[in-house]
Amino acid sequence: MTTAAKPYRVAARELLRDTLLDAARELLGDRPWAQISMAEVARAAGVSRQTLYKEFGSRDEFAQAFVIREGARFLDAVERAIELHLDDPCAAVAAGLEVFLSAAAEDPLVALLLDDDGTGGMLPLITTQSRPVLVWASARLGEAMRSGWPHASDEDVELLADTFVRLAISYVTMPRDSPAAAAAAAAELLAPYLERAMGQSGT
Amino acid sequence: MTTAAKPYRVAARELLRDTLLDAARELLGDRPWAQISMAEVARAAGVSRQTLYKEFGSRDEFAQAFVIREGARFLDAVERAIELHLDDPCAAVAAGLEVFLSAAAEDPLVALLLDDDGTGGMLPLITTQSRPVLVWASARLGEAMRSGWPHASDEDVELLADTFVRLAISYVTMPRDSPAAAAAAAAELLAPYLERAMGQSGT
DNA sequence: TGCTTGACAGATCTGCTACAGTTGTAAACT
DNA sequence: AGTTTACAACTGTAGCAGATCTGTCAAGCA
Repeated sequence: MTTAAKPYRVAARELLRDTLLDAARELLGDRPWAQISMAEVARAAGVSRQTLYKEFGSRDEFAQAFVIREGARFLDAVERAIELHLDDPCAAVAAGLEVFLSAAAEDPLVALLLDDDGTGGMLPLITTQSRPVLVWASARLGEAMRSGWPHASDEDVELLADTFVRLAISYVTMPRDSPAAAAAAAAELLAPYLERAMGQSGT
Repeated sequence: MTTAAKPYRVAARELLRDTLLDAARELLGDRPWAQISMAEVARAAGVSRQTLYKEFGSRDEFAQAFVIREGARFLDAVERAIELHLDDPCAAVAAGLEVFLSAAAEDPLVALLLDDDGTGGMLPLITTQSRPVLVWASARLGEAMRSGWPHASDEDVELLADTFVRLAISYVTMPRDSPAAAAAAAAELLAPYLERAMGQSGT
């Protein structure tokens, strides 16, 4: 019991968070974020407003968590794409970026997010105030790369992940010709670096 | 006379544009862009409002031109830095990016621009609606690189310039530790590509 | 001809008021 | 634990009058 007590509380916590964030996503289907109150989110999740505030400190933190959670869906796909090309880092980066850009281009939530200019929207969270998202995504991606290519240096991985995320955000907010073209271009640019850093330099 | 007539008109046009854009910059010293009217800009430049509208089609186009003109100041410095390292493309990129980021970090106008969240500000012009700025800066930078490193392929130059600009914007809107660190990191990442593309591969 | 001036409709912004709603926190309740 | 209820402070809304601004005219002046 005591050993199972903690996992349960963790699971319950995650369930709560997921339920709330899912409710927010549903509400975002027909209203911009600025016009959705915390009370609505709580009600849609079948939870009291205070439980929401207890879990996420404030409205802004909730928005932050939401963006990161949605980003996690994309990042999952990216990591999967990378794991399919562990033998070829260059192809891995190209595939990962293309998966990400394609998914983002099709996602209606991303579209909503991007023309959500005014204050109170979520757009600043991926432009001017995107540090949390950047460090989170970069860390998560770096982790995946590190485990996939163990003999790459930490500095190389960190730099690569950071740049990958920055370019991904850049391509989403100001698209190039097509997701595939953008991914191919970025991959071509990174290829020489990847060969040097990730290649069989472990000798 | 006939030969000098055209250059004069061009010069007069540029003088007019410069005067207007300079007036706008001065006004931006103590007020955000959203609170500056076209009439004020014209008056500050000693020109009628209609002349302003004749030269720049609309308020938005004027803002666009302003951002590009200010960006040109930075880009001049970047090109100068690059020209000092024509023998070493990697050092050139590092120096160029560092010059840009340092100048941007110190410039009060950039600071104003970055916390200018609301609609009507100029911030979208370098985030979600930055295509014009991006293509302009990328083209100008590509031109400089092409003349500095003639035996680099057009594709390489274009890709490099595009990525340079995207990363520069990214570092400005979400800074890394320091301008120097960001420039060094990006340069390190691009180094292998540069060596392959810009190096003495003309053989 | 090139620039300025004056005028214009339509839209937008201001200031103001009052009122409803929301945020964030703290209590008491189950 | 999680839910309710309550609360002060802040923020958004609605209405409305008036000013201001945008974008585009035609007329006037060098």
